[in-house]
Amino acid sequence: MEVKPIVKKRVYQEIINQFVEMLREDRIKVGEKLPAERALADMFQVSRPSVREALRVMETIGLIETRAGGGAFVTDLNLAPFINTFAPLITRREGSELELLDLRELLEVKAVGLTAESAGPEAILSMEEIIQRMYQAIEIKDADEGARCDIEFHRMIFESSGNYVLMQTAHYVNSLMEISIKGNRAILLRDEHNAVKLCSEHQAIFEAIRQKDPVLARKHMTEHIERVRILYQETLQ
Amino acid sequence: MEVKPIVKKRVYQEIINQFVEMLREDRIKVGEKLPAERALADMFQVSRPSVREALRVMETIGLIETRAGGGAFVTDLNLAPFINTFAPLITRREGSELELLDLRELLEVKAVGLTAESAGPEAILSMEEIIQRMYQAIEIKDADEGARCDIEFHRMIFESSGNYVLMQTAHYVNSLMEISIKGNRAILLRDEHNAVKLCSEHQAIFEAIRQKDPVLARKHMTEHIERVRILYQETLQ
DNA sequence: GTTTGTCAACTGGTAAGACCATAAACATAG
DNA sequence: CTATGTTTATGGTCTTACCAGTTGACAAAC
Repeated sequence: MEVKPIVKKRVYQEIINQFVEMLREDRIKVGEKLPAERALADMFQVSRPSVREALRVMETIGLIETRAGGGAFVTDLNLAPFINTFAPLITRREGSELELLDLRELLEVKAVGLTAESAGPEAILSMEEIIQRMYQAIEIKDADEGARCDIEFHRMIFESSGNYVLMQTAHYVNSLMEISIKGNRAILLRDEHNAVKLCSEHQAIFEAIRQKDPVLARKHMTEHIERVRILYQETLQ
Repeated sequence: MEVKPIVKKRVYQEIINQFVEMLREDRIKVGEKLPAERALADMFQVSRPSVREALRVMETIGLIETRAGGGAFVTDLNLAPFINTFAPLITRREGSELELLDLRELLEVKAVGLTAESAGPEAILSMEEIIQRMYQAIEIKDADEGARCDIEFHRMIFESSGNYVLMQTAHYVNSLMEISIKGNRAILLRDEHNAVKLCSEHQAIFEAIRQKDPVLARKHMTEHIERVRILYQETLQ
C-alpha cells in the first residue's frame, strides 16, 4: 500500500509561511509596523506564544526587528543578527579565514566583471566619492573610517553587479569575514603604507569599471585580493 | 557626546548563544538528545516559552530536530528547513534561476579544481559508483533515480574539495536551485538523449579528477554547466 | 509659548500552569 | 517470544498573569 506520510505542520511554521508569502507578494513592506503580538494571535486565531516563536525566528533571520514596548517592524533582509549568532559555528575550523578569502575572491572577481559591464553613472559617482573619503581618512590617520570606506567600496561593487543572488551571497561571506578577523581590517590600515597601497588598488579597480573594461577590472580585483591575502597571512602569523 | 546604545539581551538569545558555544566546543555532539524543555528551563532558570523560542530558532536554522513526544536532537548543520522556509524570498525575482546557475558555475568550477587536486581514493570510488548508478537509472528509464545521482555526484565534488565554507555555500546554492526549478531536473533527464549526454559529461569530469588534472576538470565542469544552462533556458521558455 | 514632568495606555518580555497528542518504554496476555 | 495494551515522559499549544519599557497626551513650571 502506497501512502504519503502525514506532515504535521507546526503553528509557528505556518505563521512564518504566511509572513513570507506576504513579503513575497509585497503585501507588507519594509519599514511597516506589524500588528501587536496579541492582535496577531487574534488574527491567526492562535496563542501568543506561537506568534512569538514565529517572530523570534524571523527576528533571528533578519526579516523583522522588535523593540520592547514599541512593536515589530519589517526590515530589509539583514543577515547581521543571523551571522552574529551562528558565525562561531562556521568559522570555528582552522583556516576558515583563508577559505573565506578564497570564496570572497571568487565572488568579487565575478561581481566586478558584471559591474564593469553594467554600472550606472550614479554608482560610479558613489564609488569615486568613497575612494576620496578613504584617501582623506588615511591623511588624518583615521583607520576606522578607512576600514569603513574599504568595506563600502567592496559592497558598492557587488550591489552594482545586478545579480541579486550574488550580492546576497557576497554580503554573507563578507560579513562572516568581518567577524572571523574581527578588528584586523583596521589593523591592516593602521600601517599607512598598506593603506595607501590598498586605496590605490581600489582606484585602479574603479578606473577599470569607469572605462567599462571587465577584463581589466577582474585582473585588478584578483591582484587586490591576492595582496589582501598576503597581508592577512602576515597578520595571522 | 558619543555613547553606545544599551544593548538589552533577550533570554532566548542568551540560550542560543550558550548552545552555540557548547556546539563549538564539542560539549554537545551530533545525534545527542537534548534535555527536555522543562528540564532546560530549570537548568537555565528561565521559563519554558523562552527555552522554546530558542529551540524554534535553532530548529529553523537546522541545528536541532524535534519530535513531538520524542525530544530534541542535535543534527549536523542542515540548511534544508531554513531554505525551504525562506527560499521564496530569495528566488522571487525574475531570472533568479539563471543568477543561481551563474553562482553555481562559479562555485562548482572552483570546487572541482580543488577536488581534482586532493580527492582521496574512497571519494573517487564513490563517484565512480554514482556514475554507474546513473547509467543504470537511464537504462531502466528511472528519471527520479537519475536526478538523485546527478545531485549526489555534484555534492560529492564539493564535499571532496576540502574547503568547508565553499562546501556549505555550494550546498546552500544548490538547494536554492532545487527549489526554484522544482522538478525540472527530472524533466531534463526524462529525455534519454539529454540524460546520456549529461552522464557522459559527469564521466569526463570524473576522469579528470581521477587523473588529478584540475585544469581539465575545470574545463569539463564549465562545459557541463554551460550545457545545463542551455537545457534550462529551453525548459523555462 | 516652550519646556519639563507626570501619568496612563499600550506593547513586548517573561513566567507559570494546564491540557492534549504523540512517542517510547514498559507491562501484560496470548 | 510476540503482539498488544498501558503507562509515562515529552513536545505542542493555549491561557492567564505580571513586569518593564515605550509612547503620547496632558498638566505644570518656566
